[in-house]
Amino acid sequence: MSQKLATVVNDVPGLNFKLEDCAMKDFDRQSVVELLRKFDFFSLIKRLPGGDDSLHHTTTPPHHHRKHVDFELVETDENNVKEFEKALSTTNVFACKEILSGTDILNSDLLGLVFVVGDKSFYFKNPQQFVGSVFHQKDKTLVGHNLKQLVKILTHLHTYTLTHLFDTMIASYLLNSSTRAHDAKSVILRELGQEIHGSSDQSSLFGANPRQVAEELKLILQAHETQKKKLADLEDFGLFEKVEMKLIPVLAEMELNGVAIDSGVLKKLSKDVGEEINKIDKQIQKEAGEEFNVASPTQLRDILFDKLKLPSEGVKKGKTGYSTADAELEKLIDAHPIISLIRDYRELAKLQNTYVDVLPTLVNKKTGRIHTTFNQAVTTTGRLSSSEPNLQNIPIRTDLGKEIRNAFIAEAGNNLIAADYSQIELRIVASLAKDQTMIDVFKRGEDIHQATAAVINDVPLEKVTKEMRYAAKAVNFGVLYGMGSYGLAWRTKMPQWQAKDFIKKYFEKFSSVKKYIDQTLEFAKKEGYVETLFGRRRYIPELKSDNFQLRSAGERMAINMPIQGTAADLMKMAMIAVHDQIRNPKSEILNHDDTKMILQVHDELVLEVKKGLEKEVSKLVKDAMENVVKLNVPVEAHVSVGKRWGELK
DNA sequence: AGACTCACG
DNA sequence: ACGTACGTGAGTCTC
Repeated sequence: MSQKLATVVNDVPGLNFKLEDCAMKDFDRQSVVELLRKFDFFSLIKRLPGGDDSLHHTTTPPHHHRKHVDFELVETDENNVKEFEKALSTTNVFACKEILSGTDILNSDLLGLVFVVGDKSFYFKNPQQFVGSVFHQKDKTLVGHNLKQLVKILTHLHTYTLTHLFDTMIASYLLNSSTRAHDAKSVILRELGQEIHGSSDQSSLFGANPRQVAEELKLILQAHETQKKKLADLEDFGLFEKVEMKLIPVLAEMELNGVAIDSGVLKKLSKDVGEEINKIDKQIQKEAGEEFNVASPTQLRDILFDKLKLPSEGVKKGKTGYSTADAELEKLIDAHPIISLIRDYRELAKLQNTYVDVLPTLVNKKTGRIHTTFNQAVTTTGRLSSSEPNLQNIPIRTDLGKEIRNAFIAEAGNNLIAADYSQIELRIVASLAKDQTMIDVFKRGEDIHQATAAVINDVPLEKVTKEMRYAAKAVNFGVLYGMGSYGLAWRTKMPQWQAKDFIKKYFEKFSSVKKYIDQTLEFAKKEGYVETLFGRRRYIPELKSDNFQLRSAGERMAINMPIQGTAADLMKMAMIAVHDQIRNPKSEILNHDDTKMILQVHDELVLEVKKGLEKEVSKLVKDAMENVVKLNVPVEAHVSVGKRWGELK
């Protein structure tokens, strides 16, 4: 039976089994109900086996099914405010879009707001003074495309949105995460079949024409109606409403909060690293016997394989020729002293160009901090991504990397708190697969890789060697990624027969994991999609490909997505829970502005807190992360406190 | 614009 | 018979 746990909260129509037949029986139903109730998943609770319909008491707003209607754009004056309020009082859905003086929210002014209410459009210039109450109506739904921008503006003005949110960009993403076309134009075309002109993906256009914004917003309001039906048909409205929409204000605040940087550390680092790079570069030219650009893969390839005639056997080939990627250079490490120099050069140049020299230039003049964007409609699995700058790939693995991470600091009088999930994806595998052997390992609190090695090799924990643990770790990762024996062999450099043997033994011992993977694939091929424990879907058309490579890739995606995606769901719910408690503290000592969530790196949350609050906040965050969802295994989060990000572990 | 490489989970 | 694991964003070179 595939997708067992997924069906706990997501009854999939068309499957050849009923909820009651599922492994749900032996799952702790009560805890699921509690979890759902905590998140107000009323629409999901009723769908549990034996669910109680009386819990379901959401109200369905009336449909506004409109043909194209001419609209009037009304500008701000006293009479029109009255007319606006009157229009608003007759409906529980309205749309809004901001018009800013620039694209960077922190450095621009709010020029105006465009509203669409029913058939009417309104444009208010300089609306700062009066609009607050509009967004405080708890019985209304605010519709918009990329609402985080508007929420940020409002938050900045200390106007918090208390309305329900319906973001058509994120609805589009939830309906099909496999495409990246979630801009307003694409959504309107997809939902309404209507072509609109002009670039509409910009959230805030300098000097945007309010009339044009209103036209688009009207279509967005229509698109939300069709999306709403689709989400309901997908039985995915809980995920949308209770997770994604609730996350918007959380991300908005995180982006506004930003993170402090010790630019002095980076400036010093830049000088030292720059000198080192020059030194290594000179040595490389000397070894090569001629001058060339080490940063050019083409030139480097010619030097290595034509001029120096290094053995190219077994070196991966790309479209343009032999690869010079690090894994390939590693094979040549003993062939020539230039290889090691190139690898050193690469490491330093990468970190210098991507982080050391860039981060100080990104410090916002007004806040003195770095502000990223957390993208909520990008990844195919449900994870967030971070860009401009990407703060989810700050170095940590090398010494220089740790020094860079140490440039991320808490402001004077504050400390950082980092909380990270321990082995969350493997715990999710154990839980989804209901693999008792793996569940027991986690229940006993053992080192999962060591314990896996012990199980595979049939030896006690203390007899597990380094090599055994390393191999077991590789196989554990392989499970998450849908490995084959070729992939595992390549990764671990073990002979293929041995990799095959390892996998065979692994699946003999963790037979429910094997069963789970097979069932997931079976389901995916039949239905064309996979889903997380909470019903987040990913369609995978590659599964039907005639091309072996494409199809195999599809199968690996199908195995990985429910795991990575469920972890993403968990983290999002934890963030909402943490945010809620920070904003509505039960404890007296927690003050609104003294605790800030600032970063999320997939399985890690970073907060900045006023000194003295570390203990309280640590506990709060750890509790939220560990208890937001009850799995079949314990969920563990580790918390640490310090002045610098690089110090936390 | 696309290829390549590499930073992170 | 096939091929070098999943998910991202960004800098650089080349055309």
